[in-house]
Amino acid sequence: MQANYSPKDIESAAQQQWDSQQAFLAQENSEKPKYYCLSMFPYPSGKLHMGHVRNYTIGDVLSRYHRMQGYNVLQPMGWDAFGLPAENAAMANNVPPAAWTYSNIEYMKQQLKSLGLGVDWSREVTTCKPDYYRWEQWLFNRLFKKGVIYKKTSTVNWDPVDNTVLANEQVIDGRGWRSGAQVEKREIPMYFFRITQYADELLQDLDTLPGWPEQVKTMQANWIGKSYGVRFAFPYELDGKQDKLWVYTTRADTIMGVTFVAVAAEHPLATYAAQKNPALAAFVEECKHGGVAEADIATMEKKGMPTDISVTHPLTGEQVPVWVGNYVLMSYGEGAVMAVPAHDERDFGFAKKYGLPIKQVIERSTAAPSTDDASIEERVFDPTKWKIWYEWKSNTIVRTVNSGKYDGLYFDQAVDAIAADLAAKGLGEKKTQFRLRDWGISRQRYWGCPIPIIHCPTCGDVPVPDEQLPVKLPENVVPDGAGSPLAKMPEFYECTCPQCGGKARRETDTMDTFVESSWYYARYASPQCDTGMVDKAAAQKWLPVDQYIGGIEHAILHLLYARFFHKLMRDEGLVTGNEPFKNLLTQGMVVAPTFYRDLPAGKKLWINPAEVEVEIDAKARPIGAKLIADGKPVVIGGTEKMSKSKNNGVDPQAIIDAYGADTARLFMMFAAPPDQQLEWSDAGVEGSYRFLRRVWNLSAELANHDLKKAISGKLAESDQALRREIYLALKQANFDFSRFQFNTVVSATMKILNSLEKAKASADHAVLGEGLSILLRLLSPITPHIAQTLWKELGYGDDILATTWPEVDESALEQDEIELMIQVNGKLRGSLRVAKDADKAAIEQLALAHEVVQKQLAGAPAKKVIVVPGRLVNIVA
RNA sequence: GCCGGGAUGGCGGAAUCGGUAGACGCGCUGGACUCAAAAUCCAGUGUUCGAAAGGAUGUGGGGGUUCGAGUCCCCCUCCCGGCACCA
Repeated sequence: MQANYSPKDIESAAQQQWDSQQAFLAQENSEKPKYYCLSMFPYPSGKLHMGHVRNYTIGDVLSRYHRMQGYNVLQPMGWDAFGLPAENAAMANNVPPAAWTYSNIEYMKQQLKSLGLGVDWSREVTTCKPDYYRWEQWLFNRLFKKGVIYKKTSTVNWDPVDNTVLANEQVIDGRGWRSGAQVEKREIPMYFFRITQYADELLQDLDTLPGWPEQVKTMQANWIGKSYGVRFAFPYELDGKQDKLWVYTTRADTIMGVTFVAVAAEHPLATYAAQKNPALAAFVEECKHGGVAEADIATMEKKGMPTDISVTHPLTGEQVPVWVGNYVLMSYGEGAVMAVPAHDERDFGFAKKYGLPIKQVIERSTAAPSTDDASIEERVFDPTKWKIWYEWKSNTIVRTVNSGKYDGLYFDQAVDAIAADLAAKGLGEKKTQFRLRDWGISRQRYWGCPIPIIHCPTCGDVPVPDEQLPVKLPENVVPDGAGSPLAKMPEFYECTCPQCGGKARRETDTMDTFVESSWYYARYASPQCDTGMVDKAAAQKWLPVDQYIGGIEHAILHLLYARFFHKLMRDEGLVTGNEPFKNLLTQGMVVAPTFYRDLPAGKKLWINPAEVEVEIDAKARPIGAKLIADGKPVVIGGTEKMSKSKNNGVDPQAIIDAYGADTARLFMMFAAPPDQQLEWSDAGVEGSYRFLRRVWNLSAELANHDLKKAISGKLAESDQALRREIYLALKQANFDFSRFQFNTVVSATMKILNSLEKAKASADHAVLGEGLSILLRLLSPITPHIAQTLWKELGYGDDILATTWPEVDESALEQDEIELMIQVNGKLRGSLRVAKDADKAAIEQLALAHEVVQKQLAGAPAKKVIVVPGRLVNIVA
């Protein structure tokens, strides 16, 4: 074999071997259990970034590991190919989004292949191709006819200069990113998926997903936000007409404390009041400025203005003033909220600011309810959610006060009594409500899947008949940033009505790109199927996805939409089962240090870490940094997610070219556990490369010996010790593989190599050979090229993927004596060697007799002795 | 603002059920090899007092439970992800 480790040679050779064997084609007819391992598909932005490398390495490690465990593995790959960046690139370079996207795919596919991923490329899916989105349009029509998709108006960011709708990302400090114009809210008609119809199921089925991280399930549950409350009305009279102002509250026990009502700027009452009040009209106008992103609305200054309208409190009959508040959103709930300044932080701030009355109606209960009270749980408030006058404690129990006939009631009693009275008056009822809103999917953009609807002046919105699908998106178009180009293309939108044959107009909006990524996992089961969205038998075979891997940033939207789509497809009879992803692994971000120099006007020049040299003191603490090119200092910024804007990205291709894919993969797996943030380190990459070189060198040294010889006879003590070290590490590695903690798997392989190197001159070759075979198999999912090459070179076999996973030889782990730690008062004072089966009394006696203990006790008797078998003895002096 | 997560040596991280804090790697220091350097190998490396033996101290901050807390409970600070049109 070659004396030196040469990743370029061995990696291309191994990849050619896998290609020629078609090693990673998933088997449609196999006795083995299936394992569908899916990584979130990439958006073809140009070239791979480190986040991709991390994601796909994790997926490949799991795929190869399961393959060696005897599974029939499906690991597919594809392209989430519609999206906004293609339109931006098109405008910048005057290239159609399609051409840009396809050339990116071609390049990135080569990059993925050079990583040595065990992907079944025969199942590649590209969402911008008609053979894919055709089925999305087909499903759209079925759901439209069913009423699961409907049309209503919704609020968007409007750029009044470019005359275009802006994505939230394109709104910077309330202004359009290209025009710089102040953004306005605008109501436009859109198509919606009725996801709220599935809210309860989406919530409840989270309990059927033990393989999902708790934090993701919690986030989804909170996002869906089921609440139990009361919907009730404030009656009022306007121009002699009786009407009701409806609101919803989860704190009906505080209704007696309402001192005003706030409505959204777009609320009919606000519109009415503004007609006669120019100041209010100006305020309503002002509320329309700014974007629609919730984070902006929630953090902006709370402002309001009174109307001259007042409504009647449904229980007290008192008059309550109506205010317009910029923080009340028309699209949430009723577009109006009751305000209880005494018991709500936001209302409190608002009341203080505008001098509105504050009326306390609950207080902390002084007498705790008896413990046998069955409903005590419901009366215990979560202090993080309910704040009482800002002075609250954990598990505060509150009772109503100052509330007339409702005085002295606990939360649930007060809600019951108040809801009953409201119901009796026809002014309210108990109601569960969801925070989740219906999913608006219309986008006024070009590079997306066309919505298959035809607008007919006589027949209304008519779905495009199935036989006319797909509605193809013209591909040779360059958008100009001023609205959708499709709306300017008569050859696209001019059509005839499928129902009456009259002149009609085709819908020019496209779908949210989240729609494509909501069902691609199902398409992989039968990617070429041209008779349906999925082939039912194939879907039955491969679904659900056994392991899904992707960034934590997708914890809510993408994962919720995909779960929703699975249920939609189930209800269409396309798939079985209720959930698409059995197990979920959410991967952390790849981050790197940042460096910059200050420029005039508060701007910064970001400098790539590769061009910077960090200076350290004698204890290796960083004390400064300078640009290598000019030797002058640069400022050390924070450690942040790799990005173009901070110029702290490292190109994976450069790493693969310099060290090989195995080194890149090894570093990715070793530097952090998969769900944690990973900090890039050039020195860490060097270390990974060094380790692989040591593996190669040791293999080369031992290559001439018979490493496959069976272990026989009584082993020398040193050989027994070596086997024990190896099997301890294997045991650890197996456990860590099972819990996806790959960094400690790598650490275990390093321990094995260290042990083998130390013992190589004196150890039995059979023991060394056994250890090396374990090492290579443990490494093969992570660094497949070197593992495969050495496996063959050392004569273990032709194909490491076809071997069995190493098992722990428990007999190699046994020892006669074990070491126990001795603590005095919980502090480590010494250690003790005892027989492995020594009983507690014997251990206690030995420990008490130990000189360290004698010294600590200084003649006094021990108060207490705690023996933890196999671990320690703690003596309480 | 709301929801979720995180904080351990100079750095990345380990510690599986409340039981030896710092595995493994990087970096650094010293040594071997070399004309020299690189590479490689060997040794050391939380902080602090000490010549050493040994002691004290130490897991973002404050409090608590326990024989014993990085781990459990309460409060706080800072950082990161998401917030419905980035993907």
